[in-house]
Amino acid sequence: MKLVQIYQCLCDETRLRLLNLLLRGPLCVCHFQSVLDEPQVKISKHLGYLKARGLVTAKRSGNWMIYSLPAERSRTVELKANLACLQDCAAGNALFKRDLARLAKLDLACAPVGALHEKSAAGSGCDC
Amino acid sequence: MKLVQIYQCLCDETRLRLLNLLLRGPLCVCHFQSVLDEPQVKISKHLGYLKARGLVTAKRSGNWMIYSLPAERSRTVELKANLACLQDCAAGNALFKRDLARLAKLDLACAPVGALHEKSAAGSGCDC
DNA sequence: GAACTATATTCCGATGTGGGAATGTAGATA
DNA sequence: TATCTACATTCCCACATCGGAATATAGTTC
Repeated sequence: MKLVQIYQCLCDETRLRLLNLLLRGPLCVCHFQSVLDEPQVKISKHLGYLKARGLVTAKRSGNWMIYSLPAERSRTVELKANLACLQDCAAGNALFKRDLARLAKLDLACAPVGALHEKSAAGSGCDC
Repeated sequence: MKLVQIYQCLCDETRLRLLNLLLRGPLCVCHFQSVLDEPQVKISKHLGYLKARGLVTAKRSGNWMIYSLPAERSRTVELKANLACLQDCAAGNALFKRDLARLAKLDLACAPVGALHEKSAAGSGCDC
C-alpha cells in the first residue's frame, strides 16, 4: 500500500471516526451507526471505501458484519505509524473522545468485550 | 487547523513530495520544479493549496518565492506529529529518497545552505 | 520604459468523491 | 416458504480536485 493511499483514506472525517473506534477493537456496523449517529448508507459506504483499500477487513457473523483493522503483523510500517499517529491525535480531540465514550457505553449495554455478537454470548444478538 | 484538513493536504503525491523536501528547509519554486521534474503550474498550484491551508508559508525574495514550513513553535500538536510521521515514512520510500538526493545536488550547485537566493550570496541568482 | 525572469492565476475539461433515496441481498427466524 | 434484520449496492446529483494551456503579475535588468 502506498503512503498516499493511506492519507487518502484518512482525509475524510467520517472515516477518521470509524478508524478511531476500530483502534479499540472489532465492531459491527450497527455499533458505528449508533456511535456516529449517521445514516446507514453513509457508514456502509465509508467502510466499503476503507475495505477496498485494505485499511479494514470484514467478516460475516450471522446477520452482522464485523469490521477490524488488519492484524498487527500484517500492517506495513507506514500504516502502523499513521494509525499510531491518529490515535495520539484523537486523544486530544473532543469529537473522537465523545465517540469513544459512547462506544464504552455501548459495550456495556450490548456486547461484552471480545464476544461481539457471538451466539454463545448471553443475549440473542445486538440491540444497539 | 483540524486533523482532517492536515490529511487532506497529505493525500496527494505531489504535495507529499513538496513537504518532504520542505522538511529539510526552505526552498524556492524553481528548486521544486527541478527536483520533482513537474510542470511549473502543477508545482505552483499545489504550493498554493498548502499555503491556503496553513501548511506552508511563503515570502518573496526578489523574483523568487521562498516556501517554508510554519515555524516549529507555531505548529499544532497534530501537525508536528504528522510531519514527523511523514518524515519517518519518507525515509523508507524510494521516490522521496531520490528527491532528497536530487535536492542535495542542487544545494551544492546552486545555493549554499541557509543562503537561498540571498542577494549577498556569491551568484547572481538561481541557475537550477 | 522594454524586455526578461520567476511565479501565480484563470479557464476548461476530466475525474473522483460524498451524500441520500431507493433497492438488492445474505442470513436468521417463524 | 415468507418475513425480518443487517448491511451493501445502485442511481443520481452536487461539488471538489487535478491537470494543462494560456495568460497575468511582480520584480529585475537593460
